[in-house]
Amino acid sequence: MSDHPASFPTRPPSVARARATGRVTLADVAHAAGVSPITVSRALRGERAVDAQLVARVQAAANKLGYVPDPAARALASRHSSHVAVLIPMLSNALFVDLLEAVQRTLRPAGYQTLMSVTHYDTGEEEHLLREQLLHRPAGLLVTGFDRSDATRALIAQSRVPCVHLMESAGVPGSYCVGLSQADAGADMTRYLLQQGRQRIAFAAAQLDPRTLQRLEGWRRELRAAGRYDTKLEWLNPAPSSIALGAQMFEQIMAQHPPVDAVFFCNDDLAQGALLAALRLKIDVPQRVAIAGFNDLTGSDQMLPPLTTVRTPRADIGTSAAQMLLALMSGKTVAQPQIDLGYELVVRGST
Amino acid sequence: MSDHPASFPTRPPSVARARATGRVTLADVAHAAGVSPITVSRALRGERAVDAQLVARVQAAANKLGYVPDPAARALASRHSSHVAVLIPMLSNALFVDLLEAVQRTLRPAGYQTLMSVTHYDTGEEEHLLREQLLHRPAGLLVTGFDRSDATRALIAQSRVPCVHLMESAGVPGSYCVGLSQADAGADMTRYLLQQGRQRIAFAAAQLDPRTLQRLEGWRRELRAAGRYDTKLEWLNPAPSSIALGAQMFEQIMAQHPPVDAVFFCNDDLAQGALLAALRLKIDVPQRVAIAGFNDLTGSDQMLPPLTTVRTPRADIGTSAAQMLLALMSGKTVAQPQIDLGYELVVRGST
DNA sequence: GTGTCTTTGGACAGCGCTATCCTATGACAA
DNA sequence: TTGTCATAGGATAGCGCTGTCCAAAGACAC
Repeated sequence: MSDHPASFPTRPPSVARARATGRVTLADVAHAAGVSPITVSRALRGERAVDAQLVARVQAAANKLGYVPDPAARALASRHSSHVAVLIPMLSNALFVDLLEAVQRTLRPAGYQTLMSVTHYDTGEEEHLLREQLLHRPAGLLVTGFDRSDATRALIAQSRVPCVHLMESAGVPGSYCVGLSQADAGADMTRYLLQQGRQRIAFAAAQLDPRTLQRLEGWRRELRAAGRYDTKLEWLNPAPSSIALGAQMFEQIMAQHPPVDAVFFCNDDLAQGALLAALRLKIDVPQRVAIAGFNDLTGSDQMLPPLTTVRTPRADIGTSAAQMLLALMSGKTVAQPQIDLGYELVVRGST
Repeated sequence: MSDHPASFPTRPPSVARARATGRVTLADVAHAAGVSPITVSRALRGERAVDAQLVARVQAAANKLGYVPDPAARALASRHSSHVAVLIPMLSNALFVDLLEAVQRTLRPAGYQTLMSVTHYDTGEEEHLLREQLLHRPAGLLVTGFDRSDATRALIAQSRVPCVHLMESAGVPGSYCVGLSQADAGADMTRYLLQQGRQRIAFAAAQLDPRTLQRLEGWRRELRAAGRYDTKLEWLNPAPSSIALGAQMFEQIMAQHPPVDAVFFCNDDLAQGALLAALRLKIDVPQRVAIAGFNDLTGSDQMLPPLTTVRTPRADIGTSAAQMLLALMSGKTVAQPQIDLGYELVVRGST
């Protein structure tokens, strides 16, 4: 390619320097292709009209030299990085792992790096993490739900970084989100249990994060409508959700009088723990008590009996949210800013 | 602080610009503190001797203005970012979630961002991801195990980025690693089962990643030493590990003749699936067959019967590896470059 | 032929920070 | 006194790229 003599003053190719730092720069490619650096930049980014032949020549030179743009320089000059910051509450909940995998699978081919931070369901920590992330001038933002501190909300708004909210379907007007109606899902499961003839349906929850509380509201709504609501049916434990905790809560619930004939757990890990506890205690499920979960995590279909649950399309949510973010980041307007991907009642042997 | 008139030419504070971009620069702090930008840089980094009073003045000004350094500019000028790239095989294995959490918890307070990439147990994908990560000039590298392509190894070496290997304890000389001897752990569990009087001990594995194969080697070693090795006892399935697959493999294994009286699964999720399948099939565990797992994942203690397994100190491994990396990144020499954090045989009801 | 507009390539000036060299100052010994 | 150092602050010049303006060239109507 060096047979295209530069007819204008370019910086010397500085092969020595490139070799020293192990990095091929725009200027090197420009020299090889016989054009100016800015033309290389434009040809490679497709940012502005460049002659097709020149583009080909530049790309050939770039490939030959193994040129890859420097993200730091790019971020500094353009004031935009190729990072997308993702704030999720927990990685130990398989739900968010599936979500994150889908997000990465969508963003990476588009040239975006995913920077994941775990908030531990703590709005203070979320604010701190977001502040840190914003320093890196992320190109986009994915956050979980709508429940956060005013300061965090203000940070997001002021940063003017495109932001998509995950897992919930009804946000403030003007916001972008992909998710499902947690309250409706909670209500649907409750209605199903009522239809099965269950009289006293307990709701057992841990962690008590916003989406769990929305499911709780759905449950309350249905029970009240059916005239079967009783405060004693609410079992709320702020500790982190786990199989062991589910077992423990189930034992407590079963010791109560008058007895319940169904327990709706806010997450499958709790319900799995309950099913195992029932086996241990020789409590017949679903005869004596029905058990339902939420999220359809791996293993729920393998339980004994298999667990009735609500399947949430978290992988689709991740993909869809990432696509929406890609559109926003490239300046497009999004036709449908709030997407509800629904859920599916999965009836199995435990009810 | 503006009562310290700049006696030398500084760039004007450009308050308007700062407000426009929402960013306070070094120059702004320099003007406020009445010193030069480079002094602010040094005072804040503690990079070179700066008068204590000046440091105090600079820090006060920085705090007052809310200055935070721009990572992109820093990376460009210094050729080092504050990123640490972490390459792990899978996020759906709880093992790596625990590892990653510990790593983040250690690195973030030290000012490093964790950039996580998932290789899906694919050396080709690992190479691709690493190449991408190296563009960002990471300050450090955490990779899983030692099994990778020569090209990847060369990339790591050439990049001269400090690198710590996770989860294995015996690496090539000169490398840094924190982990445990997977082979010894596999052998120990096997020896324990032999001591319990088990005659035909199957080894059932999925995914067949390097660490699984090391456990397999440990199992082989012990069985051969005891004169009880039989190829038919090896059940190797390259599919991803899961509870459902464990159940399926268990059914196959139990259909075999002559019958086995113990199954050592390479991971707890498989073993959990097997325990559930045994309940379904009414196969008495541990009477008729003993079941053992590996990693002591959450829920294993809740199974019926509770699962005998090997507890791996993955959180400690994450913390320890991150600390080693911090030392390497700050140029210190590490006293013990290869750390073995061991494991613990956890005997429960399933054996 | 002239004027106007569109297209396409380039020059220039930074983005915000740090590596490198340079200078002023004072401490100290000879 | 003079010279030699160590110390601490500053000037300068980029890091590698892109935003912004500018200019040349061709298209087209009149």
